[in-house]
Amino acid sequence: MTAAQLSAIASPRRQEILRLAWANEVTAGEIHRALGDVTFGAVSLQLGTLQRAGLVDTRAQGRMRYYKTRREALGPMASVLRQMWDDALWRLKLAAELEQTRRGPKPRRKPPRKRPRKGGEQ
Amino acid sequence: MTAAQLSAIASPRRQEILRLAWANEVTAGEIHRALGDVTFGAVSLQLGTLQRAGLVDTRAQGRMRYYKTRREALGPMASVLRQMWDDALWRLKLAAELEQTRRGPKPRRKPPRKRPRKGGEQ
DNA sequence: CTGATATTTAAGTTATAACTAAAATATATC
DNA sequence: GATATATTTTAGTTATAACTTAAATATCAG
Repeated sequence: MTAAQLSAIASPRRQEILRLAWANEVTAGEIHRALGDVTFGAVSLQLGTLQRAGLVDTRAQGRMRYYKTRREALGPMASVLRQMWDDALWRLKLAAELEQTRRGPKPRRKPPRKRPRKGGEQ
Repeated sequence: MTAAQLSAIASPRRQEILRLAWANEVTAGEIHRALGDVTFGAVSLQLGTLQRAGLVDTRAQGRMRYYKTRREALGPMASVLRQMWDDALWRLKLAAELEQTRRGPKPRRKPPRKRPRKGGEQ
């Protein structure tokens, strides 16, 4: 267990992802749809963090990518996480904590200005 | 192990404090002097976080406060942390990571304006 | 090739963690 | 009381994590 792995595991959002990819491999899109309250881009960034920490395996097939939690990389942390999730109060705690620890910008209302890329209409 | 405890443990600075208070109880001042690169105020705030997470015991004696890591609260995390610290590469890794993950404001140069409190010279 | 779908990457926003200096609090000593 | 020391608390700063939208990339189907 490295420092990067420990800090990756500490994030509630990444824990949710690890839990979804715990038993079977799942695609990035499936994770996105299961989470529901976050954009695809955000999910992809978190998956990148987990992969760089060595906590998930990736397998590309066609245009999908399958992710799976590397439980062997978690060592004793695997059962620690499972115990947290198995706790009957876990869902309630999680809900309460998400309410308090919401991160990032609020959803935008105004459509932002066009941001041209790679040789715009200049 | 709760979510708050896991996130408390993930911080390198708080890990350093847990390590200093691992075997014997130490005062806040001793921790401050051992760390060396941080103010007393910052140390005190981190100690408060650790205490609220239930990861340290506190004992007041005179004007000092003694802190001690609650290893029984760490469960399997205790050996995880010890293994990280026992790793021969730990110090090098930590130094390299601190270089990259330095947090908070840079030390100030200009003396800030007087900030009167509780009935200033108005 | 065009268009659709899956995902990553880029650039920008916001909330928050970790810090700072200084004021406040508490205790000990004179 | 006054002064010194140990610690906590407050208010403000900065760096960063987690998000956003949109562009880019890649693959598939026609």
